[in-house]
Amino acid sequence: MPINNSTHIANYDSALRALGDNLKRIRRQFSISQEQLAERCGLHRTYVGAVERGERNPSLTSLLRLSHGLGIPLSELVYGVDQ
Amino acid sequence: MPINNSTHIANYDSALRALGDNLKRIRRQFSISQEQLAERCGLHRTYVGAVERGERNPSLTSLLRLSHGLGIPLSELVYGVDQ
DNA sequence: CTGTGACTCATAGTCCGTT
DNA sequence: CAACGGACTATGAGTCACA
Repeated sequence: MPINNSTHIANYDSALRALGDNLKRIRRQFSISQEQLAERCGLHRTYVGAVERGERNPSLTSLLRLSHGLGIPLSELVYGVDQ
Repeated sequence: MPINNSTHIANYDSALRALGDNLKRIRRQFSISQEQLAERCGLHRTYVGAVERGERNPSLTSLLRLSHGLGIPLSELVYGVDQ
């Protein structure tokens, strides 16, 4: 991986887990299935599931697909709050 | 229940260009070089340059590295404004 | 200091399934 | 409906020499 200048480089796994938790929570608020969400986003069912489990590190375009598919801002997906 | 349909599932290239423009503008406001920014983020110089040119589609972790390196929220990088 | 093309390697993302 | 697996292709990560 990258060069690492010791400072604040750390917790990106937890960011991925947070993303997954937020995604799952918000999706459930809309009462839709992973499959329905995937269809709305133009992504695959199994991929959305993996993101919710924090197992994937989505690209910007995938993040935007998800936020558009849910009609929410990116910050709500990533940080859990609408900043 | 929100929205969606293929109408707004399109222009992700423009989102990548917007990201690059925002990144370059913000970096210049800090008066630092691509090289210095890259070092702060733990990324490679040429990679940061390619993102600024809209040639890369960074993952969430790369986006977080950049936003942390600059000390700004993700939304400012992606949308150009602190939402 | 930055842009570019090319490259390797890892993983994003899809698709077929079963539990 | 969701988790998970295996196999696969496309693309991102990360680097370099050089312009």
